[in-house]
Amino acid sequence: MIKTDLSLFNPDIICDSGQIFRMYRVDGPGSVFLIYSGDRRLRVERKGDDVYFCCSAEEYEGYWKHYLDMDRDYAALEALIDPKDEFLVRACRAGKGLRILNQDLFEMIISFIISQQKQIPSIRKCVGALCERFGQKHTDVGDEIWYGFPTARSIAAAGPDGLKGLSLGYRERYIYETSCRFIEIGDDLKDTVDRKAFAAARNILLSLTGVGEKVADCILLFACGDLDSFPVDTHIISIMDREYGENTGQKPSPARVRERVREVFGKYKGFSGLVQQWIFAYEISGQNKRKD
DNA sequence: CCTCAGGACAACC
DNA sequence: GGTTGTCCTGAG
Repeated sequence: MIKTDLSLFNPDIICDSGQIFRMYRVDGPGSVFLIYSGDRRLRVERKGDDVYFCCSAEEYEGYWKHYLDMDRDYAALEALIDPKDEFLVRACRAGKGLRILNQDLFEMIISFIISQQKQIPSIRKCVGALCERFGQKHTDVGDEIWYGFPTARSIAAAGPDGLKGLSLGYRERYIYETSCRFIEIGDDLKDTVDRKAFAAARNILLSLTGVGEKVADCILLFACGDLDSFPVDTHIISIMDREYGENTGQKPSPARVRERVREVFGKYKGFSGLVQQWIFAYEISGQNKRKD
């Protein structure tokens, strides 16, 4: 058991932040969570303000500590926020204990291809179904059965029609073709990420079928350690228009929104992706609506 | 019946 | 390079 506290790791906020689709509440809100990553699983328990990671010190040091991003000083980054930006200050305050997880590369590629034009509960369902069909089956004694995340090979091996019946729609072809391609270029992509050549990694990601700018930026942020990646989705567009807009009366073009994001958040160089998560999580939590 | 959801892509101009 | 229509599927 590894002990921390809510201000450093808030499982409720992380579970609902939309960066992870295989984190589940076990025991109702605010008590027990299960986090799945590849073929690993971690139990997280909250008791009051205390939070416990249920694993050995070896497992923690060897994997989960980095996965949970526990070696980063978030308080130091919070302190850099512009106090005049009231929306961001509120979002940051509401997001205390939010962390950017360092998730598996292939898992994030497939998960965020699935995420397009879907709502989070639907994404969870699809990812879970994909794991059940293609993932490794875990049958620990005295425990319920669970499944790991599929490998690119296991998906590709089933052929182009192997994904039918999972409610993936037009994403079937994207997932199949990207799995085939990942077998070829996966190692090269990982090397590029390890060298922190994020611009090059982004170009490789953009060459994958079904990966556009938004999905590529999510993968960079949630799996590649590129804390400066700022995914622009419909929620961010809505925030930029409502909180940082120019009140032109008509919706700005996507390019203009991206430009505006750089104007407003460019000063948070090195951690603008964390800023994105703060305002994104705040937005979808519903707390953004002021109660004057 | 319609619209929209954490987009991507191809076909235009 | 910017804009528009189309793509499964499920929920409201």
